[in-house]
Amino acid sequence: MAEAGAKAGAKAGATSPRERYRTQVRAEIKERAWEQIASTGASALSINAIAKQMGMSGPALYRYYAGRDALITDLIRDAYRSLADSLLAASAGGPDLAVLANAMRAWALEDPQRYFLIYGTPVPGYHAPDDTTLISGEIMALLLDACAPLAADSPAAPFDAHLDDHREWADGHPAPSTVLHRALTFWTRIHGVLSLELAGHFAGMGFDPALLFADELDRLLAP
Amino acid sequence: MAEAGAKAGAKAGATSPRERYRTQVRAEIKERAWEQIASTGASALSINAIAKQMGMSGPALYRYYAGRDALITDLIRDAYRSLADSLLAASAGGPDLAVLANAMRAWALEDPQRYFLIYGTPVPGYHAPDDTTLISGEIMALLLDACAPLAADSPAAPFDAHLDDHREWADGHPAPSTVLHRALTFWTRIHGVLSLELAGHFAGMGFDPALLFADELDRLLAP
DNA sequence: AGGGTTTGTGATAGCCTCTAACTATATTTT
DNA sequence: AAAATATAGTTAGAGGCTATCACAAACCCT
Repeated sequence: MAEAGAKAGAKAGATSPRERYRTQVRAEIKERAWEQIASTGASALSINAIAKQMGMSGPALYRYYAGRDALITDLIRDAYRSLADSLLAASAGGPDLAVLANAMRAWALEDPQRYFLIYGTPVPGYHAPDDTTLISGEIMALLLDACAPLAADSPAAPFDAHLDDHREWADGHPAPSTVLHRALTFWTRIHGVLSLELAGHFAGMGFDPALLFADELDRLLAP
Repeated sequence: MAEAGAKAGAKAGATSPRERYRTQVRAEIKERAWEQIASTGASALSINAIAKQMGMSGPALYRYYAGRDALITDLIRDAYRSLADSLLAASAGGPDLAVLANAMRAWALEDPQRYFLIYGTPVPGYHAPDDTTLISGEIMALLLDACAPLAADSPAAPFDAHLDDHREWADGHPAPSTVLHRALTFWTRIHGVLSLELAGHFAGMGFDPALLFADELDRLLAP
C-alpha cells in the first residue's frame, strides 16, 4: 500500500533492484515502527525490537536508518504528510471548515499516538526537519482557504492589528488579518478539545467528547 | 522551598530521625528529577543518573522509590498539586476567570515540561493514580466557581442538555449546565493555545503568543 | 551495649543504542 | 566471464539504562 510518489515516469527502470529492495525494507521498518508506536508510544520505540521482529539481528537496521532519531524524524515527516493529505482530500469538495475539522478529528482518532508525534510533548533537544514546516505551511494554506469565505462578521480584535504586522507565516496568502486570526483560532481550539480527548482527560467525566467537539466546531463556524 | 503540608501537628516529635532523613532524601531525589525533566524531558529521566548525581550508586535509589514509574507518578502528583495550589492562590481574591487563566499560563511557562507531565502525550500503558483525579477535581471546582458569575448570557447550546445528563464530574457543584459548559470550554481553549505555544508550534510564526492567549481569553470572557 | 531495622554496596541479568571488524552476496566494470 | 567494488548482513563489544539480589555497614531503639 501507499506506493505514492514512486513511479519514475518514462524510464521505468530508473530504480535499480537494489534500491527497490532498499526502499521496501525501509517501508517495512516504518510499518513495524508505527505498530510499535501505536501500542506503546513513541518513547518506547526500539530499533532492536523492530529488527528482531523482521528476522534480522540488531545492528542491521543501521544500514537503513542512521539511528533511532533518524527513524523517528522520518515517521514525523510521514505523519505530517498523512495529515496534510487527509485534509487535502477533505478539501477536495471545496473549502469547508466543518469538513476540515471532522477530517482532522477522524485522522487523529485513527492513531492517537501519530497525532501526538506531531502535536504532543516536545522533546527538549529535538528540532523537526525543515520540510515539516513546509508541510505544515500546506496545512495552514488549506485552513486559510477554508476560513476566507466566512470572514468579516466579527469585530476586528486588537490582536488582528498585531497579526497584520506578522503575517509571514501565512506565506503570501491574500486573506485579511481577521481571516488569519480565525485560522489560528480554529487551530488552537480544535487542538484543545482534540488533544485532551486523545490524552484521555475526559475519560472519567461521562459526557461524549464527540459532542463537545461538535459544539466547539459550531461556535467556531458561527461566532 | 515548598515545604508545604509537612508539619505534623501537635506531637512535633512524631517524625523519627530516620524518617526525617528519608523524606529529605526523597525530596532531593525529586529536586534532581525536576531539573532533569526540565532540561531533557520526562522520557529521558534516569534513576541511575540521579543516584550518581547524589553521590550514591545506582540501586540505592530503589530504597526510596519502587522504580522509575513510581518516581514519575510522584512527580505527576506533585505537579498536579502545584498547579492546584497556584490556581488556589490566584483565586484568593475571589473567583476571576482572567486571573485564573493568567495564573495557569504563568505556571505553565515556569516549567513547560511540568505542564506536559500532566497534559502532554500520554504513555499508553500508564494510568494516573486516583488521588490526581481528586486534585483535578479541586481545579475543576475552582474553575466552576469562576465561571458561575458570568453565566447565562449565551444561548443554551444543544450540548448543554447533554451535559445536564452527565454532570458527575462537577461533583455536586450547583452550577447550571451552561456554566459547566463554560468551564469545559475554558479548559479546552486555554489548553489549546497554551500547549501549542509551549510545544513551540508558534515559534517560527512571528506573532506574540501572549497576545494570542490574551485575545482568546478576552473572547472567553465576553462571548 | 546488643539486636533488629534500614541504608547503601557490588554483582548480575536483561534490555537498549550504536560502533567496529568481518563475511557473504550482489552489482558493476574490465 | 572474471575481477573489482559496493552493499547487506553477521557477531562482538562498549557503554547506557532498569531492576533484583545477597551482603556489609550504619543506625535507632530498647
